Formats: sequence, structure tokens, C-alpha cells
Amino acid sequence: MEAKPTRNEARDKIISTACDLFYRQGYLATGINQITSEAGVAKNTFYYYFPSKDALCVTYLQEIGKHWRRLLEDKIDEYKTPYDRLLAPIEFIKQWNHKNNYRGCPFLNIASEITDPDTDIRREVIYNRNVLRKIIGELFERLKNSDDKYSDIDVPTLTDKYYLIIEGAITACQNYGQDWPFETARSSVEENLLTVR
Amino acid sequence: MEAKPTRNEARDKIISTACDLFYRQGYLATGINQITSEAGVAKNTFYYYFPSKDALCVTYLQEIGKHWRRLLEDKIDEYKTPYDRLLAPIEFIKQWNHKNNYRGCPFLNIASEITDPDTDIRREVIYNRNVLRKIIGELFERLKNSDDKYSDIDVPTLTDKYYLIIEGAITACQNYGQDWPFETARSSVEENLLTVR
Amino acid sequence: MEAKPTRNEARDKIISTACDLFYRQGYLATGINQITSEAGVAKNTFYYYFPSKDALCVTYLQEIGKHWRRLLEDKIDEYKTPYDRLLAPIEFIKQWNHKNNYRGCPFLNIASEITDPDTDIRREVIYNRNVLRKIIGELFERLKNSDDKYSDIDVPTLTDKYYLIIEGAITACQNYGQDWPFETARSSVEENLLTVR
Amino acid sequence: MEAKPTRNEARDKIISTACDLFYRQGYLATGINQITSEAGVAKNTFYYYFPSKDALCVTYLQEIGKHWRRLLEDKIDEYKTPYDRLLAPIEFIKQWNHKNNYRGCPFLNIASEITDPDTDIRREVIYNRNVLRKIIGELFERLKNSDDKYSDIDVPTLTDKYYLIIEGAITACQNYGQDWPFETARSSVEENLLTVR
DNA sequence: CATGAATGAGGGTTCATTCAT
DNA sequence: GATGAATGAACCCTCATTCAT
Repeated sequence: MEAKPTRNEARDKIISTACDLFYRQGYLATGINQITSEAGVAKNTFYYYFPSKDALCVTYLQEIGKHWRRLLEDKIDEYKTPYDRLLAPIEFIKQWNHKNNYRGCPFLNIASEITDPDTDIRREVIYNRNVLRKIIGELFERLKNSDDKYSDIDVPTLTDKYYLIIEGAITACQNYGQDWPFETARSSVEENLLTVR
Repeated sequence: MEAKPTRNEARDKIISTACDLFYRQGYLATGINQITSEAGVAKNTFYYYFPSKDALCVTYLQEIGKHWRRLLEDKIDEYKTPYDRLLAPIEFIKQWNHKNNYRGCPFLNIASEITDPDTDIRREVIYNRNVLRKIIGELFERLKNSDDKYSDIDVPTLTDKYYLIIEGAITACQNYGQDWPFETARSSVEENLLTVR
Repeated sequence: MEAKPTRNEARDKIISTACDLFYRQGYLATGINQITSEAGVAKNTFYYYFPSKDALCVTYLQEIGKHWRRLLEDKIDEYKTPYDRLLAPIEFIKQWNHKNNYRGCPFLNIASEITDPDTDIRREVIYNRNVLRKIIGELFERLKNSDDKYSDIDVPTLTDKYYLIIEGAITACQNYGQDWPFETARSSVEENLLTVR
Repeated sequence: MEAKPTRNEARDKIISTACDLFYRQGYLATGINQITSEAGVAKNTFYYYFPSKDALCVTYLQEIGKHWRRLLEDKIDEYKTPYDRLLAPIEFIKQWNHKNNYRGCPFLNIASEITDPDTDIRREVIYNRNVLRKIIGELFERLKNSDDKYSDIDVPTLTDKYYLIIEGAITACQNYGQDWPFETARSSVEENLLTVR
């Protein structure tokens, strides 16, 4: 006998379609009509699974956030030394943007569209950023513990600085449609944050 | 005889209203109806002066860009030494965001909404960023020429690094609704970019 | 030269169509789509003239209220003696209902649909009822002053009693789809309110 | 062994929820979604028990009709003399409206929403009104037989007149959101219908 | 210069209902 | 008996834009 057919096929299709459209076109520029028609489901099938467009947006951010984190951690694990691993996030986000036509960060873009900070959508953005900062902090921590040369670094401070540089690179890359901001970011980290005097 | 009445009073009102609304609510979330009604002009008065909403957006970015640049240069001129002047942009943008409820940068926000890079709107964003980078470059240049201590700095590289840090601080400040990213940015510039070894 | 062409032709058509449909089908059962399509105007022409469906409803009640009052007063003026004039409202409303397929009173029907009493719609209903009661009161007053036989009647009390009987006749006529409640109402007024002991 | 669990628990919950919502919000303004969700049953559980929303409405009217009749007869039985019993309906309906925020009569309200007289819903309304009139007729009959003073009254005529006054009071009370119409109704009955000359 | 009037297309959301299981 | 899933049609309303005057 067959295993149960995939549950929530329609729901999954809605989410994946939304992930694509929200990221490529923006949240406000994408209508429910387009999502459902491209997902191949009736409009009300959408409202069966989601109470509102905003709720779908939250789900979209959660889904893309999980995906993004998995890819980021995979990329980090491609490297062995704590030093290389620390630089992996820059490499990862560079490649992400390159692949996605320099569309920038799904979370930052949404935050530009949804101006009210007191919303679940905006809270999801902050959550994602905290994840990123936590990962960076752990990478610094491991570097500090692995090499006497870095035993004196101030991890929280470096984490914040690194985080700012990444945010800046994402934004600059998106605006210029070029990769160089990530090269600059890497130089900045290597030469200015990690060079012990 | 009377002096000619102020020309383009209606046009000016439209622009100033748009500046306010586009920045506070976002571009897509702001309709022509709201702009004209809040500006107190007829809807067709708008279409007399602007061929489209997009065209108004370009004008909006130009106007706010000029305004922004003037304020930035004024802030720089508040400081005397090249060193302090170099840090002025961070201070200025910090205050701007603080005053504007952490709404972030008008240009970056628009770029998140308008996904097509091949538009006048997006080109206006790039122009503004080039202005910022040029100003930063000049500030570095002057620092280099004014103090032997900095005579060896690589201005273009430092400019890009500084620029990234500012972009990152703007974004982080917007997302967290807090001022600390600008303090971090300042530390990053002072301790990591300007500390000669 | 021609007189200015009729202004607001579209608006008038919308109102007259709404008057018809709201009365015949009910307020909630009538959609904007149907109104505009039957009025032969674009949907947005409606929103050019009215901020909302509720606002149209208020206008509808005002228009039908004016019309209704004019017809009522015309009917009253068909009669000469104060006694006959006093009975005219019953006659008028009976004929109105007969002509309108016993659809009842536009105002009372709306009040059954719009449950929130704190709305402009409901206030319009009350206004109409106050008009009716005022007219009845004046008819009683005139009867009292015209005939010694009625010199002792208590006008306000009789007005309220008369008003209740009319409301009841309207409702009963609507439910049964028959004219007899108005005959009963007339008997009630003649035999029980106007028969001096 | 356990007694059989209460049959049709879900059905009962649907009906009681509908009774509440249809009366408070109106029939058209209340959706199946709201009913099922507030009743805590699946939407299709509704369609298992009722073929349509209209059918539920009929059941609603029957249920509230039975309830209403029971309460009315209880109120009548609170009084001993035929005279007092005759006035009990007015008192009862006054209290009903007072308790229910002057929402008026469930039957009359429905009849305002459902314009087609040739429906089960509308027939249910008529049935309820016939019940009311029959009860009033019986009260008059008993009064007539119990007291020589009233031995000559014309019961059918008085019944219709009484009935109209009650309908009017219900409507007036609903529109004005006040109790006075029932006081007026009582006066009307006592002073004008029951005062033998 | 400026306005009132009008528009087609689409916004997000809810309607009562039905299907297969 | 009861459920999860899905639907087409319609809801009220707003979008950016254009016409004639």
C-alpha cells in the first residue's frame, strides 16, 4: 500500500511561490492573485491556510530564514580552520546575492516595505539578525580559543563590527549590482578586525 | 506692481508631501490619492507637473538627496579638524535616524521596493551613494594631507571600508530601532581604520 | 445658448438605482457591483461621489426620506377637514405599501439590517421617525383647535399612540402582504383615539 | 453502562450559536464561518446537519419561536386576573427588548432582510405572528367570559388592534432604544381598547 | 494652469457550498 | 458522523491614470 500522499501540497506550493515572488518582486508589489495563480491553487485555498497576506509573509520569512541558516551553516562547515570559518559568512552571502541577481537580503527588503516596527513581520527580521549575530559570535569565540594570537580579542565588540560590515556589504552589493562590496568586507575583516598589533 | 506670485506652489507642495509620505510610509504604500489630498491639490494638478508616480519618485529622491547632502555638509563643517570632520557623517546619519524614528535611509528603502535595477529610480539611488562616497573620500584625502601620521593611508580602500560600515550602521539601526550601531561604526572607524600601526 | 447640461448625471443615476435596489432587495443583499452596473457607470465613479457604501446608504435614506415626506404632505393636502387630514397618513402609507409589493418601510428595514445604533444610518432612521411624529402632532393640534369636540384632547399622548399604530400597521402589512392592517389602524384611530366619551 | 451521550451535541451548539449571532448581528451579516468557529465545530459538520444557511435560519426561527412562546406564556401565568394577563404580553416584550439592547424582534428583523415573501423563512415569521395573535385572542376571550363588564367586546377586532399596537411598540422601541413605547402601548390598550363606554 | 469627472484593473478578503475520505 | 481540503463568485474598496473642458 502507498504511503499517505504528501500532505499540504497546496500549502507548500503557496509558500514556495511566495518565497520566490516576495523576494524577486517585493512584498507589496506581489498580490495574492499572482501568488495563487502561479501556485496553481484557488485564491481561497490560500485563505484556508493563511489568515492574511501578512501571516503568509511571516511564514515566508520563517521559511526563508530556516533555509538561509542551513545554507550558511553548510558553507561554514566547508571550511576547517576557525579563521576560514569566520570568513565563510561573507563568502556565503556574496554567492547568495550573486545567484539572486543582487536582490539583497529578503529580510532587509521586507523591513524597508513594512514601516511599522511593531509587527510580527518586523520581529521576524530582528530574529533573523540575531541569529546571524549569534553565529558570528560563535565563530569569533572559537577563533579566540583556538589560537593564542587571538586570545585577547573582545568577541562581542568584534561581532558587532563584523555584523555591521556584512550588513553594509549586502546593501552596497544590492545597490551597485556588483560583488566588490564583499571583497571590501573581507579585507576589512581580515586587515582591520583580525590583524593583531 | 506685485512680484510674480511664487511659481509652482502646487508642485512644491506635492513634492514636500511626497517626501514626507514616501519616507514614512514607503513608496508603494503611498497612493497618489493620499499625496494630492494631503497636499491640498487636485489629482490632475499632480499629473500636470509629473508624468507618473515614478517620475515623482525620482524628483523626491533628488530633492531629499539635495537636502540630505546640505545637512551632511553642514554637519561636517561644524567640526574643525580633519579627523573630527571624517567622523561627522556617522554622527549626522545617527542623528537623522534618531529624529526620523529609525526609518533608515530613504534611498535604500526605495531600492528595496523597486526591484528593477534598470530604472531612473534605482539610478538615483546609486547617484546618491556615489555622492556619499565622494564626500567620504575627500574627507580622507584631507586627513591624509593634513597630518604626517596619515600620509600613507590608502584613501580609496579606506573610503570603501568606511562606506560599508556606514551602510551597515544605517541598516542595523533601522532594524533594531536603536542608536548603538552608530557607536559601533564610530569605534570601527576610529580603532580599526584610523589606527596606524 | 444651452443651459448647463445636467450636473452629476452619474451621481443621480447611482442614487436612484440605489434607492430602488436597497429598498427592493435590502441593503446588505445589494452590492456595489450591482448598483454601478445597473446604473451604467464604472465602479469607481461610485467611489468618486461616495466615500463608502454606508455613505451612499445615508444619502439613500435622506433622498427617500425627502421624497416620502413630500408624498405624505401631498396626500394630506388632498383632504380638507382636519379629521380627514389626520387619517391621511394611514391612507398614504397603505397605498405606498400596496404599490411596493408590501416591502414595508425603507427606514425600518434598514434599521433591522444595521444593528449598531450608533451610526449615521440609524440616526437617519430616527430623524425620519421624528418627522413623521411631528407631522402627526401638527395634525392633532389642528384638529383640537378646529372643533370644540376635540378641545380637550391630549395631543402628545395621542400622537404617540397614533404613531405606534402606524408602525404596527406597516410591520403587519409587510409580514402578511395584505392591506387589512391599515384598515385596522384606521378603525383603531377613529374608534378608540378620536371617539370622545 | 453509560447512558448514550447527548445526541446532536454539535447540532445544538450550532443552533444556539446561530440564535445568538443571527439576532445580534443580523442574518446576512453573519457568516457560516463565524457560526461554525464560534460553535467550535467543523464547517462541514454544519452542512451535515443543515442543507443550507437558509435552512438553519428556519430552524433558528423555530427554536427562538418556541423559546419566545414559552417565556411569553410563563410571563402571562405570573398574573392571575384576566385583565392583568391581557397586559402581560406588553410587559414581556418590553422586558425582552430591554434585556436584548433594544434589538427588536428576531422575526421582524429577519423579514426585513429576506425580501422574498415566498420562502420558508418568511412563512416562519407569519407563523410566529399568528401564534402571538392567537394568544392575544385567547386572553381577550377569557376576559370577555370572566367579567360582565367586558361581555360585549368584539374579540377579533380587539385582537387585531392590540396586535398592531404591540408591533408598533416593538418597532418604536428598537429604533429609539427606549422603553417608552411599551408604556404608550399599555396606556393605549388600557385606556382606548379596554375602557367600555 | 487647473479642475471635475470618469475609468479598467486589481487590491485583500469573505461568501455559501461541495468534494473525497 | 465528521473531517480537512478546496472552490468560484462576490465582497467593498483603491490603484495609477486619462479625458474633456
